[in-house]
Amino acid sequence: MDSKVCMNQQCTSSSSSSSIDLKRGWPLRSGGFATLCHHCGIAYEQLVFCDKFHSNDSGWRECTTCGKRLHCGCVASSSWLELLDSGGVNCISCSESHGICSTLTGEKNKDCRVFSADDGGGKQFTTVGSQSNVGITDKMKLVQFGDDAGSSDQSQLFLSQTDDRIESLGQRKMKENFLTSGEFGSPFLSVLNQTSVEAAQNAQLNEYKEYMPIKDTHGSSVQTNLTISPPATSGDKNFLPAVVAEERPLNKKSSSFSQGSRSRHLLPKPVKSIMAAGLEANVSSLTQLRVARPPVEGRIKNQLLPRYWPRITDQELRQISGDSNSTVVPLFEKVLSASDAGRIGRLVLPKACAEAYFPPISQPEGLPLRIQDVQGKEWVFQFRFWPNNNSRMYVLEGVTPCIQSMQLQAGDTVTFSRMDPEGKLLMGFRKASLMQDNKHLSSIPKGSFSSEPFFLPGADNLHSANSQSALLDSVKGSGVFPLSALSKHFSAVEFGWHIAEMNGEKTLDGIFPSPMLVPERKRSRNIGSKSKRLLIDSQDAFELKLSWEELQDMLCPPPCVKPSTVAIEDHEFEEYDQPPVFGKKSIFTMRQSGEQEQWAQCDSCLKWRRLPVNVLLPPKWTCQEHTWALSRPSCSGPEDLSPHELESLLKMSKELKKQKIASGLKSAHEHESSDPDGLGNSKAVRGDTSGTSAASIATTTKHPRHRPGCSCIVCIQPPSGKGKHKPTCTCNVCMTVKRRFKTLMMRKKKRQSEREAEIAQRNKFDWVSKEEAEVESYQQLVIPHDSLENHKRLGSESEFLSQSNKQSEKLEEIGKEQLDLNCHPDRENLQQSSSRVSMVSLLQEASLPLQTYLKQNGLTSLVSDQRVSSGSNVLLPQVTRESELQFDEDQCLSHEIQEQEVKEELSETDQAGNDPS
DNA sequence: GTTCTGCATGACTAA
DNA sequence: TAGTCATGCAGAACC
Repeated sequence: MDSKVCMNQQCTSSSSSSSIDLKRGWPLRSGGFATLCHHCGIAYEQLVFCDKFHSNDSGWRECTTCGKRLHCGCVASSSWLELLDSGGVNCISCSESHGICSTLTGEKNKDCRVFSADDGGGKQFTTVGSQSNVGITDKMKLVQFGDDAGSSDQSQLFLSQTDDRIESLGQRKMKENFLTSGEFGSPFLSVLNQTSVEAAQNAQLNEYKEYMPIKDTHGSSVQTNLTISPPATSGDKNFLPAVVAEERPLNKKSSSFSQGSRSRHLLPKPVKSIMAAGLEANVSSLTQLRVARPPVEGRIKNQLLPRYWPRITDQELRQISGDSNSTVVPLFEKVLSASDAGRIGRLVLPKACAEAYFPPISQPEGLPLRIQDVQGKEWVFQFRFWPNNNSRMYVLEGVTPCIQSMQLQAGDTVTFSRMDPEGKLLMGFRKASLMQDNKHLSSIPKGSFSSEPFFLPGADNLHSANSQSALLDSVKGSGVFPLSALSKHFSAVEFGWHIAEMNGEKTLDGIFPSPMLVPERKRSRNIGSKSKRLLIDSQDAFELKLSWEELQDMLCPPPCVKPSTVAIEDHEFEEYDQPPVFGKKSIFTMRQSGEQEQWAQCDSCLKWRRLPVNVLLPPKWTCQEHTWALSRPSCSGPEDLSPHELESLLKMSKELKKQKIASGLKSAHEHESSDPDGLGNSKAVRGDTSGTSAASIATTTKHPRHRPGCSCIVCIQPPSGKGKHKPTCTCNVCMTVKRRFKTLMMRKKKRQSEREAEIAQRNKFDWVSKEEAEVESYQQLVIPHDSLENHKRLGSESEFLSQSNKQSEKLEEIGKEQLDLNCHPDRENLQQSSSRVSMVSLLQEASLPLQTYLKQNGLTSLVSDQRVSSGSNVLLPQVTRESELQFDEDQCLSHEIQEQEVKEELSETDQAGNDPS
């Protein structure tokens, strides 16, 4: 906590005059930021957004009964407080003495309470607390603040809660929610004022028309106040919040306290709630309110975090259940994380939810779980867990098909419900909204937000205008109304905002498409909010990629800098002394006459202007900077292109871009095989428009336009740049270039050596060919058949092997029979290792005199053999891969005997074969 | 080489 | 500070 001075001048905290711990602050409507000390902060919790009570002393008053001084109806301990509907306050001790609010003393299931107060500044608020039938003691208050001037648009609807756990819960809620409210700031308030609040009022109030309005007894100017209370009907798991409408006298001071009046607000167990007189009925809108429904089962009432509370409208519930007699019980929901929506197919389940609503599992393997989706399709997931520390981590496995079927992405929400009494599990989903951050919210005009769509079969109008303005989350079952429901409901992530005036695909910021028009487009993410983890889905990544490609289009070489060309391996690199700069994207066209043109769009009026080809535009460019035209057009002037021309221009641009991407991909693909390092891509991306028609768009023939995949020094240079690159420079760019160059040179050397090897082999082939046959026949005696096959697979060797194929085959059979009996136990390994011999070593070996080679390899018997046969036409081979095998001479002794026989046979065969020639 | 699987780690949050 | 959960990672399995 900060250590500042509480801005509440009359803070009753003993330390208020000095540095004290401050609670969170809140934005003031008038601007600025208010903070209260921990002491007063509790009061603040109960009067969230009351922007007056801390700005003057009018919020101070005395307890009607005992005269205890209270600040704005709230004092250090909220349990002191009772806000009287007549406009005053009571400290809690007095309230208790009246025996009204038994809930504050810990009794349960007996009461509800209605608080109302006038802060003296003309603001009124009325609260109703209620006890849920499931034993949750949280109270809720719907607080509406009026205004002295009676301006209804200043009214606000707020929700807070009081209960005997207010200290802990309230603080927690405040933490959770006020961050959001703080993020929203004043614009949030103003947005709420007229739109959501009023609509929500209407919606809520009209839903509960059966409740009788509480009439003002003072007869003065009245203002409608809302009271919302959680229905407490036992067993009704899907009830909706009760709303109490009151007409309260304005400008009533605390003197008008009326204890008796409180009794009027004691709600009966509300099957339904009260409707305000004079308010228009609009039941349907209420049913579309996104309801945050706390756990319906007491066993996890204090375990399930609000973020998992299902937010589902009554209408959705009805549609799920259809006409059947089944009751749909929303269980929980979860916003899909990146890993949930990823290809792994594992959906991490909140532990509390899994243990509460899914069958108990004792083994990590878990059990299959049948869950029906919104289309009625039944999926079977494996519900299991992993031990995690001393806990468990529950997952649903095999969700990928389902996720894909629903086209869900990270950030979207899946909801789990149960259909009673069958107990069937249902799975729904809700798409995340459009907006990404609160920046957008702050600029949203009134009445311009909508709720996120919930995808259910037959849910045809869940995105109605009424629901757009729906504010109130309501309470189900337990009666815990989370403050979070308010703030979260308006969080960018969960609320689909769009500009009402959006025209076509033009959206809030001109970039993002409307979710209404392109529902599958941009999804909001938790970027920079709760988690530092960046949730980014494939769509985002795709757009990011596109952006990068577009960015490449915008990369221009630095102006006034001439590149120096560096040639590496037939590839020319343009090296700039300066990093690339960002220029405005433009389109190049070529007329029939061959004249090139450049077109750019004014950032101000969005009109297209013709420019000289060689002009490099700044990132932001307007018509006023169109200094090249004789008649300098202004933004008010007509566009240089007719709509038809513009359309064809953009069309051609798009096509060209596609072609370029395709060619880039193709080029990249080609270079993967021939130029894995990507060098030379610049050729393919250098704006080659030769394939396009004469009238098509042409990129400049100069290099300035770097296309995707361009690997020139400009494009691989980071935007920040490093200035000049000296030979000793070790920056990433230079190191990359050096590395590429090194790789390239190594590749070249390798190719060269391979070529030389081939040539050398060809040269040797003539005089070796005959000997090869003998070698092969010899090898057949000493190596297994499969090794020969491997040998055959080797390219160059197979060529001359085919020359002696017949002999080989013949000897192969001989060899097979003999090899089985005499092979070396480790021969296979030896042969395998021998197969890794390089061509270079082969050539080296080949250059050795045969006798030396044989000696080196322990083939002494063959040395003598060679001597013996030297008089004949038969020459022993000088080199083979297999001859590199290092045999143990003793072990090969028997082979040598056999070899001798075979060679004699071979020489005979060979002589016979050579005779005709 | 890719996908699957089980677990570990660390960020985040509630208490 | 402990619990939860998103995600990374290594080894296994599979193609």
